[in-house]
Amino acid sequence: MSRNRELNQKMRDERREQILFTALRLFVVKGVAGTRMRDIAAEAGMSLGLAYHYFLSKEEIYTELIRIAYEKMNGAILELEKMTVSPRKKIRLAIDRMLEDLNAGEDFGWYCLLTAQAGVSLEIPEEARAVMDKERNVAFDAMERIILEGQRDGSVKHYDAKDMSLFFWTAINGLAVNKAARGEAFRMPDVSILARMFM
Amino acid sequence: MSRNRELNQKMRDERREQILFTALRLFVVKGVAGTRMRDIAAEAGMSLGLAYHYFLSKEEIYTELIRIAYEKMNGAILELEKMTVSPRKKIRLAIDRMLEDLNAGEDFGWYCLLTAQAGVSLEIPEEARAVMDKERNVAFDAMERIILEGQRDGSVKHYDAKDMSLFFWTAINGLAVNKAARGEAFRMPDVSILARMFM
DNA sequence: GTCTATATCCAGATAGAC
DNA sequence: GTCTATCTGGATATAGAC
Repeated sequence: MSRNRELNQKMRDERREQILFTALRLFVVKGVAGTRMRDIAAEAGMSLGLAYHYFLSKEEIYTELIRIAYEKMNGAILELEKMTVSPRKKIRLAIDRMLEDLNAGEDFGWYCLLTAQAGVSLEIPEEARAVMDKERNVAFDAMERIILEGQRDGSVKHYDAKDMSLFFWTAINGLAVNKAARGEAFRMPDVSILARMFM
Repeated sequence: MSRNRELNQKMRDERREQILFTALRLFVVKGVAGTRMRDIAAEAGMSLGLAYHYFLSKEEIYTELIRIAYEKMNGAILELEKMTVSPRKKIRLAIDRMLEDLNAGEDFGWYCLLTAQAGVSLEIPEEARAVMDKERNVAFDAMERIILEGQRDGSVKHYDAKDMSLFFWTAINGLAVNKAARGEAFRMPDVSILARMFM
């Protein structure tokens, strides 16, 4: 019955996905404390009991989301760093890709908001805190390295590279916040303004 | 007994201030739903009952804070707009002042975070929502006007003024988030990078 | 004005039937 | 795997003493 095993596993994974997908959005717009497990279960189309069958607690869902958030965000920039194009091109690509993902309404924007809130929050589970402490600087550092490389070959402005990386991520994050706040009314601004900070 | 009347009023005002001051910080770091009235009362140095003597509900405190937040932020930029200096100088002043306030650890940064969260949140009191809908664009519009003025006299870059205003506030907000997240480790970046977006 | 005590409600988590 | 019913703790808001 290996056929059933596989199918069951697939169903399990889908259920987990549904819960995570729903919880991510609810946590962002209602806060973690303001989101009830009932809401998550209902919007994910299952009963409260079933949600608890897949996750031991609300905190576990949250921690898992934080883990995924950093996995995605750090993964994206680290992959980009490894590409064999000029540093200047990498920065351009980074801006384009992040804003594209944001604009497409992908999970990316939601994860941005989740980590932004998590960073400010004092009330997050210990395990999530540990993930954050470990992962928080990865994307900043990667962007800093790209910028330094670009400064060495003279294609990037010679401001402090740490500061520039900070502004880069600050802008991405700020746009995510703005998009979420304005909803349909949001219009992605001209990215060359942003690029001008660097080149 | 007009002397006592005054004194009483002053005490009343101070109590309210204590509550608002405490609640602002707690709402930001724990979320509104995650903040208990007990916490607010305790940290403000009074009993739960007394806190309820000054505010009818947690929602009322929140709404009042949203009101104050926009009052302060919009007030600052509108005042700056009225000054009799060149638009270019106004932008420079805006950047300097906002970052100064942020750096000084004033309420300003906390209010930034509160409104940012409120903008994303779906769970805010109706009255607070009304204030937001009315006030949200004031600062954006004011900055847009200043930029347009600067473009007319040729001292500001000719990107779309709405976009530039968005990036300005986005950056301020992003820095507030970053400062809150990093705490003591936060170091204010070189503001000329930011200025370069505009000039 | 200020406190303690408490009524009331609601949410997290569990038990157990199907 | 999935549901309904329920236990239990804790938070909002109020009552009433000082």
